[in-house]
Amino acid sequence: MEAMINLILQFGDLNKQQIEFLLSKVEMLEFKKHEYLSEAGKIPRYVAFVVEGVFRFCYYNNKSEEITNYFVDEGNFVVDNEKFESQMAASEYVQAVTDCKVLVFNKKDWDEISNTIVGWEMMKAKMVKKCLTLAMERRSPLISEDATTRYLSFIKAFPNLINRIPLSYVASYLGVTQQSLSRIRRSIH
Amino acid sequence: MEAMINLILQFGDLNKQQIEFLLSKVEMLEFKKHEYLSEAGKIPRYVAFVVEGVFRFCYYNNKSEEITNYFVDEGNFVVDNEKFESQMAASEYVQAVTDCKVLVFNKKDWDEISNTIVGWEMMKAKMVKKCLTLAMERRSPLISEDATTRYLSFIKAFPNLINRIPLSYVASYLGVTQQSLSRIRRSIH
DNA sequence: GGCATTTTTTACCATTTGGTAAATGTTTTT
DNA sequence: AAAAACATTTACCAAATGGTAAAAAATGCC
Repeated sequence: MEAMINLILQFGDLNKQQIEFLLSKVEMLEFKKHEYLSEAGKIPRYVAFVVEGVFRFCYYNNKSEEITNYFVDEGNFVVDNEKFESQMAASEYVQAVTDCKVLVFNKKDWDEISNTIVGWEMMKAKMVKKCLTLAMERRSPLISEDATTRYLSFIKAFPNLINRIPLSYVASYLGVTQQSLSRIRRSIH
Repeated sequence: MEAMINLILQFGDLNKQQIEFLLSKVEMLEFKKHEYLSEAGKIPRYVAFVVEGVFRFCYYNNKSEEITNYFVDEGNFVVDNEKFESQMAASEYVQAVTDCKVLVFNKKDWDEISNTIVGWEMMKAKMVKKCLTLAMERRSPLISEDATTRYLSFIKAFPNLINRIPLSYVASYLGVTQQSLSRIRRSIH
């Protein structure tokens, strides 16, 4: 819980009362590997903070290939923000890649927090901006570089992920087949 | 000017006084093709609204290849937002691809607007979120699809751009060489 | 521990893309 | 209009990546 509060406090100040209020709304949930935090076609139920484990965003393209869009690991919020806020059907899955422990807020409580804590909307906006900017910075180089460079920059961006997640997820994240990625890894070592 | 106000009003309400105040801070500038709205290594001076023309974000990668990151055309704001807000040196260029007319706000006036119009910060945050989300949606498919699909989706995303900008810019945006893109176009027609 | 399942590696060849260079086409300048 | 500069296409071959399949390795399950 402390890790979550520390993260939040980077985006604005909260007094003890406000922190207590936040924590009173939080619920601890567990997701087994392969379970979905939210699903394409369904309305996302939670904003989640990852205490333990790794999630990924993924979807199926028009060739029915499964594409991994992004990874979220410990110490970060994971949510399909746009669809959670608007309570519309998501277009992506958010899936546990490993067994996970998360702290969640449901929509009702999340809205109540907005209506209770002055400045919370602004803090949320800053957090979302930061996340999107980071995601963008990570994704942009994936377009212009060759596969080897993409793999190396993945390792830099997610240093403690490479041994915890299937290679096929990394491959689709990087935009190559897993056979190619396997070949690339051999040529590096 | 009306187009700009209409865009802004999608993200919150402003009364006539507030709109007048906004417009009192705006300045009309022109950029010739190839001129920079802001440059890598320099602090961005303006938030700009494109009245006429096309801009691109670009940078040089570690192989000194020029990479185009994004295009912005009429009716949209163009700004290196993160670096403009923080007044830090930008890492990308924002260059006029055609002759352009823009409405600009400088940093001093932009801050004054924040301090004057209640709710402006929130409106700004929403605008930024929308832009980043859109950019993300456009960029994500560029990773997992093949070059032909990427080119076709570019045409969909920027239908009236393809005849106004050099092919080489599109090529680097899509992550292929211009020779490959030229070949792809031939195979389509 | 051993079997079944999943994941990763390897091999093979087809296809796509990259790199170099030259030819053609277009725009800008004088 | 001609020359110069720039942009696009084409050609050729090399290199990288994709697709199919099978083997090897790792993991999960009873």
